[in-house]
Amino acid sequence: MKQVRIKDIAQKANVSIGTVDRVLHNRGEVAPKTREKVLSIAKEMNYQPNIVAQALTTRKTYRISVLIPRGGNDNIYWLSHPKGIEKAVKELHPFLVEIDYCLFELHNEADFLKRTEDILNNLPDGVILAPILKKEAIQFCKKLDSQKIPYIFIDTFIDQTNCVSFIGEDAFQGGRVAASLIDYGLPAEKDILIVNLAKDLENTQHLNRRNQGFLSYFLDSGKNTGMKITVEIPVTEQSVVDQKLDSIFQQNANIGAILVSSAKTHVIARYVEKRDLKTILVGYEVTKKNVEYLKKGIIHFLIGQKPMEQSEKAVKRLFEFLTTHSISLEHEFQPVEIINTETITMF
Amino acid sequence: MKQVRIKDIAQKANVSIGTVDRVLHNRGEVAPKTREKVLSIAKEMNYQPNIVAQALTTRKTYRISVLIPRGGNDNIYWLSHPKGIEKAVKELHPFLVEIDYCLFELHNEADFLKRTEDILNNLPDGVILAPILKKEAIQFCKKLDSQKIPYIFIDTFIDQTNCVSFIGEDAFQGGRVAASLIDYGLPAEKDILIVNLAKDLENTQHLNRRNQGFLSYFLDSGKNTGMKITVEIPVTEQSVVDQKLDSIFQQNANIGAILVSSAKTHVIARYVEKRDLKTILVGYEVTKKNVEYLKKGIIHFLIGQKPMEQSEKAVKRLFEFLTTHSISLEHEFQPVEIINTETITMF
DNA sequence: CTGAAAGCGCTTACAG
DNA sequence: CTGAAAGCGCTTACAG
Repeated sequence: MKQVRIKDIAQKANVSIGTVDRVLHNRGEVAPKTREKVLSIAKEMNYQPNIVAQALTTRKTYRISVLIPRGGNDNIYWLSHPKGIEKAVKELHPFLVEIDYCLFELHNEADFLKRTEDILNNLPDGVILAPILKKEAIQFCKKLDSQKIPYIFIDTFIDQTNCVSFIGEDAFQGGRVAASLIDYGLPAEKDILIVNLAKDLENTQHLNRRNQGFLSYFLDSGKNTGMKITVEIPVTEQSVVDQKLDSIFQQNANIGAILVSSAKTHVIARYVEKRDLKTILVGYEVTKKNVEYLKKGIIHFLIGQKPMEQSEKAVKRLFEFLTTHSISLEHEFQPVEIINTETITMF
Repeated sequence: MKQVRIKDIAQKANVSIGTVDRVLHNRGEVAPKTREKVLSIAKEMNYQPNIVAQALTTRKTYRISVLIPRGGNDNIYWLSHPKGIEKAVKELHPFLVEIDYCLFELHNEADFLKRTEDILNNLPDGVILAPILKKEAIQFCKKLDSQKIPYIFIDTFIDQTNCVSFIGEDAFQGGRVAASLIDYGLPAEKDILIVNLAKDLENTQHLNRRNQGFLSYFLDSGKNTGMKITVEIPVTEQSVVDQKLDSIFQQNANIGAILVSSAKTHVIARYVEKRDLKTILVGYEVTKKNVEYLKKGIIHFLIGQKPMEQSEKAVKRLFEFLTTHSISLEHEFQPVEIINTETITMF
């Protein structure tokens, strides 16, 4: 089946190609009747614009704003996203896409709002955002809706918006993977300590899902029969953490493994190192500090969610949407990755 | 810096764009002097063709022949390559690339040769091949060279050719990863059995590298102090394998883990299941039968090499080379992937 | 409200 | 051996 061109539509509708172009792009100045006719014919012939020709004539640069937390040495997770974005941009060549990074300080609402203002002033063709601050994100999405700017979520999903697509972590499955790794290495009768180490504001939804997955594994497949002890530590100050853990280990001599449900795994690793414990330690996220302890052999496994690929996909999806106005798949979970000393060599 | 067009070159060289085009494409019929001049100007201005415009006028379909072993239910490895290829083709849209699959029966030289003939008759724009049969592959590459057809290797690398690029497994690292997983789960004093299960013709180079990596891990980082017992079993008949293993286990009551250096891991898994052994079992490749035993909990980990991504990259690289005649990176190893019951859910 | 023309950068005949 | 023209499918002024 040959490609349908606007010329073909024009012929069939007895109008000029200029007119067809006008209705296809909603540029107005077309009689309602003509409009209807062209539209129905285009649909009937299943017209798909030739984006090569489009690119050649418009020489359009697609402008995408990316609203994510600022990465840093201790936040490699968000530092990797720009890398994935650059990769996508490169692969999209020779089509031109320009990325405007709007990085906000994690948990700083004011900063987040300021960045959203920047985007609204900038009026990009599309937005990729991590809607970590739920309330603010919803507000922002409404404004994008009214400007007809499409947006894709990464990392976190929230309802009540018209997001084109979501790409993120399968936190539940991540929990199961962590569980399976501990279960494999730990004698069946040993106890497991689950540490939830997160400040108030952190995205606790992910952590909950991870823990649910973790526990579900032992309900349906694990061989471990030990206790699963959960502890919440809402601060990451080492001294507080140490104290808390000390008291737990005093009451419980049978703990053989620790799971940390957040990226702060290194804080617990530090404790394990200081107390010279022989426990298994599994956590999340490939951050610099975590990797340090992974290499020392104190953290045994890290569960990763391939942040680079996450944002790479997001850019490609958004581009696809911008050029074709259709999207193959709405939501997608990233596969879970198991990382240990030997697979980390690339760092 | 603005894009340089053939028009710019033409102006500077005081010729028409037609002439520039002729020299750029070596279509002859150009005075040597003119040729030199145009060439030097193009170089000086760092001319890069606009492949969008190119695509629009030529409406060229890039034809790529893919010469790999035929996959099958028990050879998911080679079955996944076409999937990666399709993915690349899809992502390359709206550029047209047409894949001609030339699948040969594994270890069948005659069949391989026949397929190479097919390709040589077909004269594609480029070739992606797995040069598993070394001698035959070298011959074939020479013929491709003389036809000026570029080719990329996947899976296996061989010298003495002009391949544009190689994308494949890091077998040594794969061995190290397998070792680290066993080391983590196995008491330090237990022995480890290394099974090399491969027919004569199989690609033993990979297996050797894997074993080297495996042993190297215990030399520089492993905590395991047990014996490493190596056994070669050149056939995969279950009865022969069973017999051989029986005699080994009789002589050695301290074996706590088995590594299988090839994709035939399921044969050993079968044995482990029958004898109801409690040993750790680690092997390579996500094949259907292997996954079966993984799900049963008999195989604990499989080491994968992301075949889909391998061939996806190959297609993109080759396309890049065909359109721009330059290539970013020559050889690339795929990252090693750790697979267990919980990460395999997608199958 | 509608159509005809020019142009994006390149390639492909064709004329000389 | 070389140049001028037409065309790929689309968009962008411009004229009516």
